[in-house]
Amino acid sequence: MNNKTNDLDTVYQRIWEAIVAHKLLPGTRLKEEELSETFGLSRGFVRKLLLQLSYHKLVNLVPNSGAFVAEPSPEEAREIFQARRLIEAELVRELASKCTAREKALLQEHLEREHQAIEQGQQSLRIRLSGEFHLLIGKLANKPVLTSFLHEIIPRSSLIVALYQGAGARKGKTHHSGLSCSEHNELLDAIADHQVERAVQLMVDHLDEIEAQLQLEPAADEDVNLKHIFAEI
Amino acid sequence: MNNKTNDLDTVYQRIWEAIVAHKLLPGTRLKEEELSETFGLSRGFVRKLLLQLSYHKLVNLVPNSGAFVAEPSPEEAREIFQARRLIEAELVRELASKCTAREKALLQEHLEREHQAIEQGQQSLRIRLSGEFHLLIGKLANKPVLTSFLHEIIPRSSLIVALYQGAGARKGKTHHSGLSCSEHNELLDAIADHQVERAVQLMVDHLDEIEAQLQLEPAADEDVNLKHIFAEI
DNA sequence: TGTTGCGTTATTGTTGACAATAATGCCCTG
DNA sequence: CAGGGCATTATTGTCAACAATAACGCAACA
Repeated sequence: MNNKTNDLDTVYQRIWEAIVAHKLLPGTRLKEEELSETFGLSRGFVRKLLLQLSYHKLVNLVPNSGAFVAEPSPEEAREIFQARRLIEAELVRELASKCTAREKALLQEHLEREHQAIEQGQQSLRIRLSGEFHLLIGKLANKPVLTSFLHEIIPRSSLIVALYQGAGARKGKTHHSGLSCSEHNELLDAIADHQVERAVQLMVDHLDEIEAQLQLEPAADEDVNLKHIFAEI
Repeated sequence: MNNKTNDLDTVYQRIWEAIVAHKLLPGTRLKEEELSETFGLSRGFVRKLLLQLSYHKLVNLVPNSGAFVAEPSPEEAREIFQARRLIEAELVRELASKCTAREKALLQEHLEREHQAIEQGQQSLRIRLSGEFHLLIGKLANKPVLTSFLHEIIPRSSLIVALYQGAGARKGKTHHSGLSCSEHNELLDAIADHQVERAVQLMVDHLDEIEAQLQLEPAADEDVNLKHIFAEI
């Protein structure tokens, strides 16, 4: 058992990527012992891991029953994006007001990596970096509280996009990737130029854009697990 | 050991009240075994408890060192209130748009209890109820995500008020209590009457009012710190 | 044939003992 | 007497065995 808290984060990320890449479908049960063997962690650590995942609502922790990868409802999805618009507009407003050259450089550097991931077709890396761009804005805005909220919903956001993008991908996801990245670029320019209200508007539009690409009709899912529905947290 | 998850919540609340009532001063170390004996919980449960408290930033969990009751900085305090204004304005907007008679009744009922707590001088109960009023708004607005954010910062808010109100209480805290409650009343009326923008404004003003009563000068807490450092238990 | 009850198995929850680490105090030395 | 290193103690972190619980299959019966 070669585990420090370090490894725990690594495993967390691997599971996250598996969920977002649809290798682990919503509703899938994650058995403690199974994870324990797979990653060479003790059951205690697996427990912590599942707890963290459940805090971020990536898995559903049902007492005395098990952990299941989450299946965010369309309503949840909409509220997530509402919350993101609210919080990220504020963060962008803050950052655009006082963005320094150094901060601009950090954002640019990040966008560069994002761009590379797209070119090299590393889809799950790209998704992660895209989320981290938004987190970086929060961090640079120096608003730990609002940023911590983002930390909670951006992974969920990724799951939501993965879940609901399939139907809406008329133009293919490569298009979406490029779009997202170019929007990030535009946003960065506005922030660095201290065009506060324009930056805010770009962020809101960007999030609207992502949400609009989703297929959020409530009727879609039929055979949801009844266990989940009636399970009291 | 007579504990279910139920008890865990109870103990959580007792500790929360102790912190808010300044029976546990910021910086105080919470030893696992001590808590374990005090509340008749196993150390494992105490661990979970501390983890929860640390998620809500009421205690600071330092690896291999211990758990210490948190001491929010003035900057943190300001950001907390900024976040609350942002989120609660939105929640009020939602609720005021679609508040039913039943929801009005629930809010009124809650305010009634708040009023009783004030009259009977139950200070810590009053503080808790005041926080729960805000949470109730979020719940009735039917916005679980935003409300979960509130759940994270309202307890912290209470701690902040407890920490920084002392100096700002020129008019005494009974005044503040009454003020807060009457503001809640006004707010309720606006919500129930679907006066959306007025309700939003009242909420923002209400939060501003609370923040304004705090003594958040950064220099001030040096003095406070010394008191805490030399205070045994 | 469908369903209820029971026994078995699989999985999660809890605990107490042990390991790792940090805090404390002591002694030894310059 | 001050300071640094070592031994002791106190506290947190981890694990593995055990208990509690829920899922499952089977059989008996209507």
